[in-house]
Parts: sequence; structure tokens; C-alpha cells
Amino acid sequence: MYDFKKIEKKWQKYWEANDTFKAVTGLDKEKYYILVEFPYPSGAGLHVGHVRSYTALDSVSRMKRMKGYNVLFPMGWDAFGAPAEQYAIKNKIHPKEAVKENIKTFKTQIQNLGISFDWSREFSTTDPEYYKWTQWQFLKFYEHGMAYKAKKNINWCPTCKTGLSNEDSSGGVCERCGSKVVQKEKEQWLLRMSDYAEDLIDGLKDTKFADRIKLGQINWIGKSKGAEVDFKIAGTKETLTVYTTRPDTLYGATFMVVAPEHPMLEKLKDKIKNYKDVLKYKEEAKTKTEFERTELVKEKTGVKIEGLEAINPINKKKIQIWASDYVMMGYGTGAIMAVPAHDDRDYEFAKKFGIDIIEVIKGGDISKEAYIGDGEYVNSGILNGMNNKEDAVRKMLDYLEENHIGHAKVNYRLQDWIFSRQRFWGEPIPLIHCEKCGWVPVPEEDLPVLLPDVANYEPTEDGESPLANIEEWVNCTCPKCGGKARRETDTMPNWAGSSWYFLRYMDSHNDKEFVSKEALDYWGKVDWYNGGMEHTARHLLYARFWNQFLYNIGLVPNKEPIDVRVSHGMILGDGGEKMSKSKGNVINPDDIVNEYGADALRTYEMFIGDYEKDAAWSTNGLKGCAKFLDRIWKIREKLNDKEGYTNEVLVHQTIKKVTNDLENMKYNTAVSALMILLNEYEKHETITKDDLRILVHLLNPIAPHITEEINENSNLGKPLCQSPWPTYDEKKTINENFEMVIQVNGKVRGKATMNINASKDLMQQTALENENVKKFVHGKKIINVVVIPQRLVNIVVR
RNA sequence: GCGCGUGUGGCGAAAUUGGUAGACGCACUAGACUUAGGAUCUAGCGCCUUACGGCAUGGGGGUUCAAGUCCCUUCACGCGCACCA
Repeated sequence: MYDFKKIEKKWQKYWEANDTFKAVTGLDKEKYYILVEFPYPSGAGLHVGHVRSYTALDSVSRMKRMKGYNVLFPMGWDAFGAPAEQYAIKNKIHPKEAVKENIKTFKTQIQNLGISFDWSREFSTTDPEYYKWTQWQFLKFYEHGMAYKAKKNINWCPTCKTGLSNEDSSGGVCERCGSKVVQKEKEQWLLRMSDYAEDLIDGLKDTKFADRIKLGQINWIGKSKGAEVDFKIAGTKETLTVYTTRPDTLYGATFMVVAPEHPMLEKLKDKIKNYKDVLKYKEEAKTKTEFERTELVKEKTGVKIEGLEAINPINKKKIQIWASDYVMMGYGTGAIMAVPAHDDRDYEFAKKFGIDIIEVIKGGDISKEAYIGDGEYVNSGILNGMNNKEDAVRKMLDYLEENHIGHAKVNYRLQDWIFSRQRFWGEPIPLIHCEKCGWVPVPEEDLPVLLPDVANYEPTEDGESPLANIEEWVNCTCPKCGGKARRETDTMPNWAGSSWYFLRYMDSHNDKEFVSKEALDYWGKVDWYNGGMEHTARHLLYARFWNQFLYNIGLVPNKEPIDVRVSHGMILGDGGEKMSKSKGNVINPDDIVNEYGADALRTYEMFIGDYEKDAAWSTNGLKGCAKFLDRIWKIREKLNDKEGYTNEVLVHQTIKKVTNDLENMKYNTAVSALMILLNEYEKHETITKDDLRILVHLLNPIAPHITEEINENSNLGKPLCQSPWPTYDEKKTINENFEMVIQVNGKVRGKATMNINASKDLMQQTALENENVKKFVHGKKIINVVVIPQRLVNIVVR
């Protein structure tokens, strides 16, 4: 085996000493910005999954550079947030120190892989020089009315003792610790992301995201079209507004349901005869976790609001009002019109509580279940006799609008972004509360608001940020009036720093601006962004929202920050299960690099399978790739003094294949094409320098160290990182001859070598003369002969 | 429940977009070299069959000269969202 340790170190030093991968802003070359999601530097160190995506995009970067692009391929650290804090608490060190250590480990591990990052642009989201600008941008949101503080029922993690955004508590469990999330009323900072719902859907058409990613975002935003309808509450001046996607079923609305937290309940409490029961129900609902509340198997519960009745505006019928936790305050208006005949949930509720069910669309059997299909409208006044849902909806909407009882309305599932965390390890929200002036932004010249150096950064029991306990930090003077004031003690979520880091890479160390206009104009947007599928509904959406806001206030030149977005599949353990310490199936990339070399690991992970799909680790598979590199190392011994290619067609085919495959994320077949080329070389007694030169060029993006070394010690030319990418001639990728397949009734019965220019007649004649074919044709009638030039002949007989 | 995706040898996977199914690699088998080999090299390797040949891309049906690929239907698995009105 070749001495990969020595070779890999040597070239890593060479690249570093020569600033080989440094991207220079403003170069007179076409730019190309390639980005992999920066990692969270956890204590566990680098995962083989990181190696997969880093290598993949590294290979693209290296090829693009060889093709003459000015490539920006940066790396940094996303180091705020709970895990770093937990790690610090556990190991009794300051998170700052923990992060420093972990970054050091990660960086060494990545550098040992020979990934061609431009390290001169490295930063961590926890650097005060960086989070100064995160805070600065938060203030822009604040200045433009996009950040606001509100008392809200929020998702609360009782273990982490912090509020969570919807995105972070998906499925009713805390993203970080897995605890069940409960509802808690708390003052929180929010960003008006819901204002951008439509733009976030619309903007997707200006991107080239993979379809599954676009869909993931669209689903999360959850656009629905419907109507708001006003129901008067009998005997009062109050109106209860509902949101419905089925205004066409209004005649079938036999009751209303409001969320237990609906403000109407408190407002009319004097008229509610059983207000005590209502309050009790509300309290019960509150203590339920989100999970319990949405669990499908759960039976419907609710309490009838005695003393109040609503009036169905379409037929003036009086209907009951109920409070139930199957209606959510956070969506629509927090109140619904229930149409039990045509909605499963309303049906279940009506059945349980014995409420009228009136069919308004024919087609089902409402004694058995709610009918949600289409059909003829009945019992529906102005809609009677209609058959088409769309028309019925339109007619109803027109009626509602004419009579001022409702209007068309679009709703989104996407909510405002809860932007407060009651944690120590995050960017302090740069606002000061003054008794006289209210909320006052920290002046720009006072940014960053630094995290204090303290001994205790564990969360407090009462749900306040640990910062709240640090009096000397909290107490300050109002920047406006000079009076006594207190700092905001909540910090930002760790999605804050990652929402704009891709902009900072363009101009990482600028201390005057978050990024210069010059750099923004030159680098534009990220051309190719790779990251995990799990970030589709969070990081990627947040980042787009953040950037669209910056665009709207004129700070960035593009509304969409990312052109192409792709996602890699996971690397699973040997048995196909997720790697985990408890299962003992974790592969440490360091061990592999030590035993087989970085090039072998890189090659294997590119060869492992479809890049976008999960793949199970196989050490035997890795060995196969190590063997492949060994054979390449040895092929040098066959060098002769001749020029040109030993198999010109195959060489051109391979250049074409590898070039296209790297552009299209088909790394596995790129490697296989190179294996085929090597197999061919091994069949010959000797090969030329040209042969070898092509091989090392094409393999270089995937296995950069060994190829540079061979290139040097076989005197093939200047270093590969400085030489151009090979080009191919389409004409030379085609063989003069091809193997013609001869079929009889679609089954292969013979083969013949033919010139690619052979006429159809010649092909047919050759086919019919084939001895084996004759056997199958003999005694039968030829009905048809299909001849596909350069491919096959199919003789149809009967 | 809704949405998306995936089913191909013992295993990871290919398949020019309708044209030789299983490239490439792993594992396995036999042989060579060797003191030895978990190194290297050579050959074989979907299933059934001595062979001729037959059967094979989750199952069933269809279109076609020709289907892994297109259409219908069905099953299994995975992921995402989920009482969103």
C-alpha cells in the first residue's frame, strides 16, 4: 500500500501554503458560489455523514476551479444553541470554551479530509464580530415593525425551560430533548414571518430547488383558500367570525365551535350560564400537551356554551355554540362553523353530543359517516340543484360579499417566528426597556451587546433567561433619556445566525458593514447549496425569509438567496440503522482516515450509492475503494514513452461521463466510470503518460491527494489544482463498430458486430443470415422486421 | 387520513430515458503465486437446466415489434405533515 499518510499531509500543506482555494472577490472570472451547511460543532466530532456532503461538493468545487471558475467554497461554525450549552454545563466549562475546543476538533478533522474550503473566510456565529451584525439585522427587523413582543400561548419545553417556535416543536415534542411540549403563556419576541407566506411560496419559482424540497416548503407554509363568515350571537352585538374552506356547505352548519382560549368567552362571560364549566374546560385543555391535544385516537371533548346562541347568517337559524380543543386558537380565527354532514371531525363531535346533522350535498350516507365528496346540493337555498363545487363556492362567496356577511380569505399554516429563547447561549436581543420610553434599540455604535462572562449559565426554574439573574448586566441606562433601564434578557434562537451566514462569507471580516455592496454584487447568490432534508421547514425557510426582508429594505440585491438546493441522504450504520452510540455502530471518520486514508474514505462515500438516498456503511465496500486507489498507484509502473491514448474512445467517453456526473450529483457512477477506465489500462502491457494524465485529472476532485502525488512523481505536468479540466470531443466518444442485437419476437437470438454506418438493409440482411436466428425463424412466417440503426434488429414471426 | 418517495441478484447499486436487465463494486467459489495470507493475480458468479433453452426488475392486468422504464390496479416499506376547519 502506498504511504497515504505522508502524501495526504504533504498536499494539504501545499494547498495551505499556496492559498490554492482562496476565493478573491472581484476577479475577472466567472464566479461560482458553492455552499455546504456549516456544522454544529458538537462534542461528538465529525460524522461520516458530514464527509459525504463535504466531499461531494468539494469535488464539484475542485472541478469548477479547474474549469476556470472563481469558486467560493467557505466553511464556518453554527455554534450557538442548546447542545453547546448542555455540553458546557455537563463538562463544567464556559460554552465559549467548549465551542472553541469543539471547533478545533472539527476543523482538524475536516482538514484531514482535504476538503478545499477557503479557510480565510471562516467564522463562528458565536464570534462577537459576527453576532454584532446578527443583532444589527435584528434591529432592522425591529425598525421596520417586523419584530414585536407579544404575550402568546407558546410551545414550551419544560425540560429545556425555553419557548420554542412551531418549527422546533414539530409533532408536539421538543426538537432538542424530545420532551413533550406544553402550552405556556409568555411574553415573546416574534418576527412577522407570516407576512411573507405568499412571497415564500412565490419565490420558489425563481429557484432551482429539488422538487421534494420545494414541496416540503409549500406544505409547511400550508396555504388554503376559503372564506371568513360572520355569525351574529343572538341577543348581543357580538359577531363570531369563522374561517372555512367550504363556504358552499354553510346551510349545513348546525353548530359552532370555538377554541377554549377564544377571547369571546371572556368577553361574554356574564351571559354564559355555565361559565365555571367553560373555565374549567379551558384549564384542562391548557395542561394537556400539544401531543395529547392532537392525538388522533383521542375522543372529542367539549363544553356547550349555555346561554349563547349564534345565528347562521344564510338561513337565520339559531345554532348552538361549543368550546372544544379540536379547534385551535392559532389557526384561522379560532372559531369554526361545524358542518357535521360533510366533515369528519364535526361529524364525530355531533354524534357524540347529539347535535343535528343536515345533509347539504348528496352522495353519501350521513347516518354512517360524514360525506366529503362532491354531489348535488340539497337543503341549500340558493345552491339547490347545483352540482359543481367550484361554482357553488363562487356563488356563495358572491352572496356573502353582497350581503356583507363574509368574504373570500386565504389562510396560511405558517405563523410568526417565535424569536425568543430563555437561554444563556445565544445572541442577546439588543433592546433596552425603559420605564419612560418603552423599548429602545441599542444604538449601533454600542453593538455588539456582549454575553457576560459569568459562572452560571444554567436556565432558571421560573423560565427566565439566566441573563435575568445578572444584575450588573441587566441594569443599564436608557440610550434615549438616560434614565434607569433594563436590558432584554431573552436571547435569539440558534436559527438566527444561520439565517444570513451565507451572505457573511462573501465578506467575512468586514467590521464596517454586515457585508459590503461590492461583495454582494460580485458573489450574488449561492449557486449550489447542500444541506439536510431536516432543514427544509426550518433553516431554509428562515434563511429565505430573512433574505427577502433584507431585499425589501434594499440591503441585498437578490430576493432569493439560493439558486440550487440539494439534499444528501444519510449514512447509516452497517445494518441499515441510524448510527448511534447506544447501538455501537458509529464509524469515526478519523479512524478510517488513519487506517485507509482520506482519499479512500472520500472515494468510498462517493461510490456508496445514490447521493440523495440513505446508504448503509460497509467497511468491505470501503476496502474495495482503497484497493482501487492502490491499483491506480501501481499503474504508473506501466508507463511507456508513447504519446496519445491507448483507447481513445473510452478516454473521451470517460471525460464526458465524469464531467456530467459530477455536475449532476451522480458521484457513484463517476467513480465507476473511472474504475472501468483503470480496468482497461490494466489490460494493456503499457500505457502512455496521456492515459495516466487523464485518469488523475478526472479522479482528482474525488481523491485529490493521491492524484496530485502521481501527477508529480510521474512528471505529468504542473499540479492538478493549477491545470485545466480535460475536455472531450463528442465525435470521439463513439465507437466505429457496435454490437448489433438480433431478436426474434423480442428475444435475443444472436449478435453481430456492425459498422455504425451500416444501412438498415445491411443490418436486416445480416440478422436474417445469422445461424442461430435462422433456427428460430425456420418454418415460420416473417410478419415484420424492426430495424433500429446502431442498435438492434427485431424479427417478428408467427 | 393527506402529501412525497422507494421496491431490480446474497449485498451496495447501474441501465443511453421505450431497445442486450444486472455496468461498477462487495461478498462468495475455484485456481495461481506463497513458509503464510484477511496480500496480489486469473477465472466464474441472477434463478432453473448436463445442454438446447426457459424464467426473472414487489404482485396482477394493459399498450407496444420491444416495458425496470408508459398506462391501470394492488401490496409492502420509508419519510414528512397531521383535529389546519
